[in-house]
Amino acid sequence: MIAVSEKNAPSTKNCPHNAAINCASCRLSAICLPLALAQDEIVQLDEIVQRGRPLQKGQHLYREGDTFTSIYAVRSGSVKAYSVSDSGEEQVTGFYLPGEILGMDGIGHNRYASSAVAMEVAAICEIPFANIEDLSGKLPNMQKHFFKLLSQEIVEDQQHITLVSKHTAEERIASLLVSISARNARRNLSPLSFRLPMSRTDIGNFLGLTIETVSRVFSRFAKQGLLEIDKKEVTVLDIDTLKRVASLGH
Amino acid sequence: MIAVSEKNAPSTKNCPHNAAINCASCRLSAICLPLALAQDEIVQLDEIVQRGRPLQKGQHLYREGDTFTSIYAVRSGSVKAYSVSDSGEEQVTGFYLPGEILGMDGIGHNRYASSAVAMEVAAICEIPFANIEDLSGKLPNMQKHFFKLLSQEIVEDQQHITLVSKHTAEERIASLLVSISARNARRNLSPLSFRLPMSRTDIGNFLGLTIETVSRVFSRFAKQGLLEIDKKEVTVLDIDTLKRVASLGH
DNA sequence: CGTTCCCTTGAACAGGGTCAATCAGCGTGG
DNA sequence: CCACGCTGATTGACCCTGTTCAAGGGAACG
Repeated sequence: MIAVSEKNAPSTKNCPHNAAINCASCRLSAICLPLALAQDEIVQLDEIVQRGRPLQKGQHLYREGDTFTSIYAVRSGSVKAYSVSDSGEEQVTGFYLPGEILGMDGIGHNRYASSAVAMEVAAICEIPFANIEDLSGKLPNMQKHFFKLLSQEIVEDQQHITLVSKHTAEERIASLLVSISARNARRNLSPLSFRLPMSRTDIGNFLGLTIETVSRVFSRFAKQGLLEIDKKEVTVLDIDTLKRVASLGH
Repeated sequence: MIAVSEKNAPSTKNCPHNAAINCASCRLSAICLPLALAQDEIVQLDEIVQRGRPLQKGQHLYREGDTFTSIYAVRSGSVKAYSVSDSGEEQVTGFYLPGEILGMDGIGHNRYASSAVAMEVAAICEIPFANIEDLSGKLPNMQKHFFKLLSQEIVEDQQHITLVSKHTAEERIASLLVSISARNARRNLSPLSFRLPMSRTDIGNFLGLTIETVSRVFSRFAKQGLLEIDKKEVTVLDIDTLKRVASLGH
């Protein structure tokens, strides 16, 4: 039932010494799905998680319209989700970093509402949704956690609506940078020096801006001494001002 | 346990002849919560629904930051949800018509992420979330339905992001009109002649436009013969063109 | 009957889009 | 090895959509 693609684990799935081969020992457990579960519950979650699905850059995890089967957790690398409207225009709906869950937009209509593609080499955990439903019926913690996850995504999407409908280009970009910085911090990475996994085009699409505007704002921020940016490599020099700009009234 | 505020129902809550006092006989049941439930399951849902909470225009159902306790279904009238950011700006996050569910943004952090206020006299069903979690643990249909509800709201929010970040003023307003028209049709009301329950200010805020632009676009649509509009009363004259404008590539 | 709220309309302005040119990296193939 | 084309990013000049500012109308309500 478990599709583990590891060679160096002749023992079994629950050996806590084999890092990253089960949830309990995964260094992301504190920010990923196991977050709300008790030890013995994590073991049950572990039973249904399918690991070892390394995607190359540009490979799709699923495509809009595919039958919904599973949700996914990013273990390493990064993933972009996007949907294409009837009229052919693309909308980037989210960037997913390690420890983050995607695919939940497929629950509603049994088909994914977006496509998910690796922005760089990425390891992914797959969790079949039927098993999650099953487990949620048995473990109240699991059910509660999933309700929360879904609800939080709603709140985040609504904040994003505010961002793109009421804020200036500078505020939107500052906001994205602050978000990525904070998410890096959660994973104990540097919040001030990191690599943007996505292209300018993706950033612009996500924020409702053109690529030119994105480029101009980055240049302006650099000129103002808020950050240094070389292609995708970012060094934040003045996080406070950046945060202030990100949450500017209007 | 049930807070029914009816006087003409001396019998009991499950009498199917007493319209609108239980879910099974409510004329909205086909589009509201009972939608996915079997007859005997609706009875169980009915047990936890609290009815008779008529709100006057301007009265709040809950406020941003309040402890999350319940989700709500609109029985009649209409409700607007909005949130206020740190910086004090308001964002209308949704309009809710009869048969629609609101309050689910509170699940994630045990506090409502938005405020909900009646845009006109409105009857509301309250469903304590603890009971829903309970029922969801027992009825797989209920759990599934709730996962779906939450997921669908995510998808709708993401479509709204596309709307406000990539579409013109005319497209946004056409889109809102088509949406309201369709939701009216679902309730067997006229899709071509209806009253907008919300103000121009609310429409503009919801769509990321100023009140002036909203007004101008309405005038333009009227001049083009797409609709007639007198204050809040709308008569759609050319729904096809309106739909075409609403889903215009960009 | 005056005040207020909501809406409409006009005129001027500006933020970001569009179009275009340039450049840097990078893999390919001659 | 270098020429070539391709993709992604940067920068400039101009323009357009929607905002801002301002004025005025009309319905509701005390």
